[in-house]
Amino acid sequence: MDRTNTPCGLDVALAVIGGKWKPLILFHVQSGPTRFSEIRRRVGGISEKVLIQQLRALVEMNVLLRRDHHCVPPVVDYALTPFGETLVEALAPLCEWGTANRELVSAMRAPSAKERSA
Amino acid sequence: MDRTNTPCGLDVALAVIGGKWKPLILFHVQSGPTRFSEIRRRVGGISEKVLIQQLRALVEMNVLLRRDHHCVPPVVDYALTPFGETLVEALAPLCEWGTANRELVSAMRAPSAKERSA
DNA sequence: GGTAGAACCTACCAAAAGGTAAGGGCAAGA
DNA sequence: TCTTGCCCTTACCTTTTGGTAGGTTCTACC
Repeated sequence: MDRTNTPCGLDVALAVIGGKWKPLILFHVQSGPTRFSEIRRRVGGISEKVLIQQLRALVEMNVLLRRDHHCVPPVVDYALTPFGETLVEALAPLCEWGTANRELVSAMRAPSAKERSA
Repeated sequence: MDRTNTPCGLDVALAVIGGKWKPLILFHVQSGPTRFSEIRRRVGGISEKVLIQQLRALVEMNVLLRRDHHCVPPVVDYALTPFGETLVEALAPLCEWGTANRELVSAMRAPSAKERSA
């Protein structure tokens, strides 16, 4: 499924930030280097397995940098790369759009509550 | 899986444009009202079933407007709603980012080609 | 000694998304 | 009459994704 070969750049971006948790991870990491367990706590509701998967993918894409402090017990943190920062910048308007339209969208996605009771 | 209840607006946006084909559909429809069969041809590689699914979802979200010309054989076209237009505007930077970084990203996603031949 | 917490990994499972193949009603064209 | 194109629908299957439950290595704390 190569999504990097179309006329629309959105597919490229989606290939990078697609997935249930990646945008959220980026959101919580943009404030600075963040430890694994801290990300887990901030994101909330994500399993360790999935968090690691997403983190690894982001690192592979050169969006995040993984820093292992080689000590025991382990200390690892993740930070945006310069490339990752260009991505979160490009993401900003969409993020604002989402924030501005959250209620609208969630209302459209769950009209069933009223409909069912009617 | 309600993704409209997080502090990050990206989740809202992803709830709307998530899916393999939605961004591409939006891309091909933004030039004006487009017929079903025309979208299918432009997008290329999508099955009718899936195209309809995505189109329906987009219509439900009020991003697209479906216009049925009630004639036989059927004529139907899809156009951006004003709401949909605000979305594609918010999407533009990300689209540019993707276009600018397509090669970079696809190189990262498929480094195996060179590695295998080496 | 037992437990907790750090940052993972491994199997196994379930749900969602996507894809294939077929059909359907109708009209225009061969 | 037969086919083609239009805009879908349905049933079924595969792939992808996400989730659960366990384990690991090590230290620090009670």
